[in-house]
Amino acid sequence: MNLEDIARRAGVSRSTVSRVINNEPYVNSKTRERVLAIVEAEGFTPNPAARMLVTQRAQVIGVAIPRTLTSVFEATDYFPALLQGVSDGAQERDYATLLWLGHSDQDRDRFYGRILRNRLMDGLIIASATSDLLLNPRLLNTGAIVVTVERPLAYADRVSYVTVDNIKAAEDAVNHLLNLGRRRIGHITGAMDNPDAQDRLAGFQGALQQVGLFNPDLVAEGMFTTQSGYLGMMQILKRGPVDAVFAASDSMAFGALQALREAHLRVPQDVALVGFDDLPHASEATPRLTTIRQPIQQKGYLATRLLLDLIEGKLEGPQQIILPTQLVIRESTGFDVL
Amino acid sequence: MNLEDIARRAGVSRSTVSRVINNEPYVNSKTRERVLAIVEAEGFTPNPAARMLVTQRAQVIGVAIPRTLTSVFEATDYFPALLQGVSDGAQERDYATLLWLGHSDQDRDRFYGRILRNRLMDGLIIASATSDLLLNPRLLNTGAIVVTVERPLAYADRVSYVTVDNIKAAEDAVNHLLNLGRRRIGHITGAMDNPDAQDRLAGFQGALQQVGLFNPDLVAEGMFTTQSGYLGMMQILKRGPVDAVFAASDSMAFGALQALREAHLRVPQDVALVGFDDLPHASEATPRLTTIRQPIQQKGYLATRLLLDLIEGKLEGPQQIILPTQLVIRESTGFDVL
DNA sequence: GGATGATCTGGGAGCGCTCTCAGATTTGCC
DNA sequence: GGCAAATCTGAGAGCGCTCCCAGATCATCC
Repeated sequence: MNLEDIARRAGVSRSTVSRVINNEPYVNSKTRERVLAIVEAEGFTPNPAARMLVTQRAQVIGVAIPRTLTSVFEATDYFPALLQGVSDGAQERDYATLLWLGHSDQDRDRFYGRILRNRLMDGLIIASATSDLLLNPRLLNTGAIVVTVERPLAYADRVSYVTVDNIKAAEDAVNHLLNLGRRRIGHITGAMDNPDAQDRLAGFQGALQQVGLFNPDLVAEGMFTTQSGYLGMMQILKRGPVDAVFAASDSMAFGALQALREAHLRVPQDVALVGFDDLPHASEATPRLTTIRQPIQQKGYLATRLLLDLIEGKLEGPQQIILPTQLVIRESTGFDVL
Repeated sequence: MNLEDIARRAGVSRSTVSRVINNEPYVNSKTRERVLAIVEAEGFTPNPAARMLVTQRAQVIGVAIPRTLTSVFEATDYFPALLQGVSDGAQERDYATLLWLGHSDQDRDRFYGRILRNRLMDGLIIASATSDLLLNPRLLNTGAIVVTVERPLAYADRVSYVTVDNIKAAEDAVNHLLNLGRRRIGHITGAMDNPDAQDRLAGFQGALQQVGLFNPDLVAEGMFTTQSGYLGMMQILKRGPVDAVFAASDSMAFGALQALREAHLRVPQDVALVGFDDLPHASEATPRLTTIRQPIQQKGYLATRLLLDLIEGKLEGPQQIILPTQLVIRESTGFDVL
């Protein structure tokens, strides 16, 4: 079943059917209806490969999530929410979503080669600007349209991205703890090659330095995983007493919670704890976790819309979107807003 | 840059380049090397749309995850692990993975029409055989190649699938609890239109009936989410005392844990608790959760390999793969194997 | 009524590949 | 050496669509 078949049944030409399918003007309304009826009846949809071949458009976007540092999905609930947003955004505009979860360089090369160069995808969402594994000159020079969901470490002037104000968010967390009277505040960072992690540390450090309370001994490097949160907390406890900790992700806060429990420190009485993300688990933990809520799913959704606007020429050049975050105060810092 | 360009540079014909690219025999080894060198140098990869158009093959598989009952990714860590397996399996055989996370019927129709009929995908993994939203005669009659990762509710004789022996797994859980001396054992089911949930209930019921201890009052219907686990546990507690509970997923076990805590019941002293899945969180909870480990990622991986074998004609007709599960005993049933 | 423009329709070319077929060259063997 | 088979190569057709151009039809206005 192809255009020609429909045309024959409708007593018109291939071209006319094509015009109807693509909703172009200059088709007699009677003819249009007749063709549409047959298209409907036959359940006809144009062959995407043929269309792709001539238009050089695939109606497909890619989402790339590198898996170098951590096993993406075991580590955190962050990526699933993001994927949901991307999928919604793409579906809304009738694009399909191609998923790439790569680890090896070989995977990456295949991805570049087979998929990007040949326009199997019209554009790409990169879900972790961590390192230059994906976001590098080689990619950018292909002219590929790319949107990242973090502030890129490099090429920030050439790349479009959607992110949150991590610096301000971290400041909010610290100021909340300061307002509670906490003075020895620790921080478990995310993976430090990640821009989000860097910005959260910068915000943390800045806010404490402003009041002369920054102590580098109370900062431990994590990598966003629960496990690393546990280890980071242990490390901080070894270095000196703390009365509060800001973890750069909820997953790490859960790990920290475990470590504090094992050290027989009460949360929030002895140590107040703030996370980041507001994952579903955060409000279910014991104690329920104070955290910075960031609109993860919306980030994916808006990044996708931005990407499609760039693809379709509705927007130009690098665009940056900064979304707001929100401090959600729960039991782990001593207040229960419910 | 296309076949013809490469051919010109190599002083051969389009056909010969095509043969080299596709690794076909009957090409002089000298010629092959020369062509290969130029392909390499130019970074040439054949246009997938053109190839797709003539071969009717896309080198793309789809993963469909319906989102009717629950918001897939917020509810459970199950799907991410599955996706990882699927992605690995596809990548290994040089296939791309198209992701479909649909909610509405309209989404579904678009999916059927645009994507399936026109072979934008060569085959499909259905990640929740729940209801007939996706797996229905309309789909099967298109001749689409489908593999599900649950035992299908209907058409089980026509569909290939990869699953675990949920009945036996549930029996294992119950027998473990019985061996610990527990006698009043409750169950929080998964979403009851899901075959996994049905089989787990069947196994639970069967094992208890065998020893004359089955009590329907102690069964509450959940839907795999943490929230529903919490509510299910509340409901069971209202109906009568229990000394053990088997939850059909870890997520629900976490919810149940919360409810038990609020009821001032100790786990495992007052109530022993068994989950299902062995998610990463299970071993991090307090107390660490006894659970049935099922190889989720491997399920996705094997389903994908099976799908590709079916697509490529290496295997025939409906194939079923049943993977083993494993009872992992931890603190929540009173033993700590570590 | 005829020139002008807007509206509508069909045919041809071509996107970049694979596949079939036929022809050219080499090899094997009596 | 000669004949058959195996090996190698190129040209042509065609996958199903879009896009361009040319021609046909219709309405508009002096």
